[in-house]
Amino acid sequence: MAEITKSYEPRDVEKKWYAAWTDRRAFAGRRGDGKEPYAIVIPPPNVTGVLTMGHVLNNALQDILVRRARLEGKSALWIPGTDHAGIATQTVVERELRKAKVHRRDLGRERFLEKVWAWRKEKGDIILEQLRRLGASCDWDRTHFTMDPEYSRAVLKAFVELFRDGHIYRGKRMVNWCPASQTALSDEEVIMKPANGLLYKVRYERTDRPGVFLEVATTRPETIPGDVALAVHPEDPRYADAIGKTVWRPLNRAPIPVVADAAVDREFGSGALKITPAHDKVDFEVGRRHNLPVIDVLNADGTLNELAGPGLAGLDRFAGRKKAAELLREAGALAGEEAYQNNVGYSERADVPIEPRLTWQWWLKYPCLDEAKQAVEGGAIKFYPERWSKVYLHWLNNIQDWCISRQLWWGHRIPVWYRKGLDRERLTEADLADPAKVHVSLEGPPDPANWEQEDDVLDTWASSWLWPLATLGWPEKAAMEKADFDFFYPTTTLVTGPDIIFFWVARMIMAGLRFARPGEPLERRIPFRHVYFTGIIRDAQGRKMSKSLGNSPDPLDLIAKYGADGLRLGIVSIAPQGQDIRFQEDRIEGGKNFCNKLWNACRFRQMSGPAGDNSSLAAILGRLEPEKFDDDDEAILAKLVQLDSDLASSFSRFEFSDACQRLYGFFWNDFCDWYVEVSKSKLQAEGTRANCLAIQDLVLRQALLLLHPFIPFVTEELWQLLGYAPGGEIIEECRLPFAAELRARLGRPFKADAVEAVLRLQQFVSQARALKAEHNLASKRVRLLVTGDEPGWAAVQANLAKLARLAGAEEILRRDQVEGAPAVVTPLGTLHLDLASAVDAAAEKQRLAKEIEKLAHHIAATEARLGNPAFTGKAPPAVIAGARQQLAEQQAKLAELERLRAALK
RNA sequence: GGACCCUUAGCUCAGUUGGUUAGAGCGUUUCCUUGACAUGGAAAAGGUCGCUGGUUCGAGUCCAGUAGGGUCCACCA
Repeated sequence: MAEITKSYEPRDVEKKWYAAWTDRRAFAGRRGDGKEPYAIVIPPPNVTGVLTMGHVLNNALQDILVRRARLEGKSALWIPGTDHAGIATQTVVERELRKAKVHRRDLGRERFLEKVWAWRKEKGDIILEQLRRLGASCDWDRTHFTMDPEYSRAVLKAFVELFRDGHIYRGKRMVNWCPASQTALSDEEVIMKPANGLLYKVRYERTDRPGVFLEVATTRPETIPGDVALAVHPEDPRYADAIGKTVWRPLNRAPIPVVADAAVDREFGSGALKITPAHDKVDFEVGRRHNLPVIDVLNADGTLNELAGPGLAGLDRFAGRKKAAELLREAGALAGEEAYQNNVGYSERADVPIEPRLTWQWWLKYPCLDEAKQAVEGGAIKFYPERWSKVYLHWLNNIQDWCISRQLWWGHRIPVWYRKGLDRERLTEADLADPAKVHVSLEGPPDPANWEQEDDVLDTWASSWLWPLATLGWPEKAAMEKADFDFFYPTTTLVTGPDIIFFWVARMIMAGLRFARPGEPLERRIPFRHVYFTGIIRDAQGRKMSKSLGNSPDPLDLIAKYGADGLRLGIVSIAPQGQDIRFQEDRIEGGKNFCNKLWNACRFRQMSGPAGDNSSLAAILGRLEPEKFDDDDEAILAKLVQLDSDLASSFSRFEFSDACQRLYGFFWNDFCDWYVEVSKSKLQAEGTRANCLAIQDLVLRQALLLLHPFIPFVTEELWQLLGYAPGGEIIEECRLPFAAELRARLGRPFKADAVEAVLRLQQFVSQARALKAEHNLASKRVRLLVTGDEPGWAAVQANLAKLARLAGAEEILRRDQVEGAPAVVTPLGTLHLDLASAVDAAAEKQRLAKEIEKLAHHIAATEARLGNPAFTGKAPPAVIAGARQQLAEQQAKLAELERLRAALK
């Protein structure tokens, strides 16, 4: 067995074990006989993305869950993969091409796609490599990509089925248009941002009454050439006489009607509204109600077209805005302008203001809406934290049809073919339903020469919403069998961010309900049972991490500095449930330090002698000598069993940071700070040595198992170095449960008050140290004198060697009485420093007085409580008894402190 | 406008169904290389739990209101 070095060096260990794990195919998810399935699908990162801190948190948590499931003996499967990320990827490639002064249209669709595939080959899947560095135990043989042929088939199959259901239709409607990417966007891809602009007051002159004006406020004067009417509220007396009349449109001068519409807010501005149906959603509706024409003055790229008129045509919309204001001013139509803040919709990806634009698009009426609500309301799918279900339900209750077509090339091309010669701008519903004119299928028309395929591709989310289905082989029967769809679906847990509840989570639920196991109960069709929402990682100032701010550390740098385990433990330990996370590097350092602590505790064990072949669970249990257990032995095992069940409870509630804290506290405080220290005495005595080593082995072995999901590399290394795998197994081939076997081995319950007894010993030691520190003797070996009752002294005597060692005493002696020495009152008696002569009596008196005062204060409070008949009358007996006991203890301690003070000269 | 979350030690956060003297990590101060670990050990200082009421024998915890911070949804030109 190799010797454990002085400190843990992660680099080589991580490399070695990741290779070993994959060589053994340790992460392969297989149907296990009689085993419970446990499946997670990774939220697929963008194929050309790189690892961020958000990924680290998210994937560390998934890995923890999957590894724990394996240790629990489940058939665990974690499916990895990447998303083609339509707009994001296409934009990146286009930007690259632009460097060479090439536009995608210069290349044409096919050659452009070749470029994207080349890019994907070059830059793709880096993130999957990075996940391996983190230790992610994905089943890599099952890696999927949303543009793979099989996956694409699933996407198109879903489209065709939904089309045949009547859930998909083509319609000319107002969409969110991104002038930068030049595609439609779904509502979810639009982000409202406050913008500082100007509110222009524009005068429209009555055609029938020259010199009389209607004033309108607008933030977008460049759209005035697209005005087709003014609208006022039907009951607004100020404008009653204008309704039905016409006014002059001040740019591209033409008469336009004044209409009455209840959509107008009388309170806002002048109470009159300009109607520009081509460039505003509300206006479009108004226009429709009044049969008004639509004048679109913008090009797809956001520049003004010839309909905007000379002077504006050709300008970008923002330049056009300024120019329009100028033109209005020259024409005397500008009554004023003021600074104004309003909300403007921005394209999530391109970060430019979107334009409402009237275009032909493909829309999806969401399937299985009611069931999607019911799944979460009824608890078939549980959200953690639960409150996100409210957000989810609110969205479902206000849902709008989903614009699923994108005017991009990188994506799944919509499986619709139009008969050649058909005017797509004028297709009616009847045409769409006519297979002679429009063909919809996976295979395409049998006579392709007569047809033209739809140019648009599908929204990326219209492929990733099938992720849990398609990664398990849907819809092909053979593929589903191969992937064990039947065994692993529904998956167990989804770990993701709340920012994609609408984009992804809700849509996956609907897709699952619609496509999985038709006809079967809801519980069998949902894609997952638990959804754990992580917090969003922010920097120390609370800002979102972003490339442009440069406040996002590179996880790989952190791995280099602190090890993958340190990074994982650090980040998970600060991830409270449902709260955003402020990233602090010192927590990562803490993770690393813990790994080193673990390393050294194991090193200490190794230095105490090899366990040899006696290191399996059964062998260790066999080496225990329960008849020799003292309170420390009992207590550490009782705490280990408690930890085990506490962790199970933390896991069941997805309280990861809580689990970290329990592991940390047990291992560092209970085991290292106390048990290992008392071991140093036990190991010296032949009578206690073997049992102590067995207990250390049991604790270390179990601690490694419990810690392994969090810090897989260092635990695997130590597992091997300490020889806990006599058959050469890797740690995940071993099993977590131990408590039942331990109980069976003991054949009796743990000693009831052992934990309390140890607490008293700890207080004795701690107070002795404090007393020494108080008198500047912390590093000196001193003689301690104990006065007090017999049971206390018996406990001291029974643990004499340990206590002397931990308190730093050369000896601890019983005395009937000690006069004038500095002292503290401990649960095991009053402890005196044997130093009477050297002590400053006045200072010591002052110290005691302070302590007495504090205690007296508490006694008064307790007495008051017990003296209150309302309390004694109404509080539960246990609480009253507790208070009485407390009072008695406090009073006894007070008396002792008073005595000590009086004894000082 | 609607919904949700947060406010506890210098900092970041725990505090389960109300019940002893409110905890942890980091930071700070002092001391210590004692047979694993200075990536360590010991001790200490530090909080009237945002504010105001209420319920209760008892409130950090429950209720109402209020201030500040944040997130999401909707959006008036």
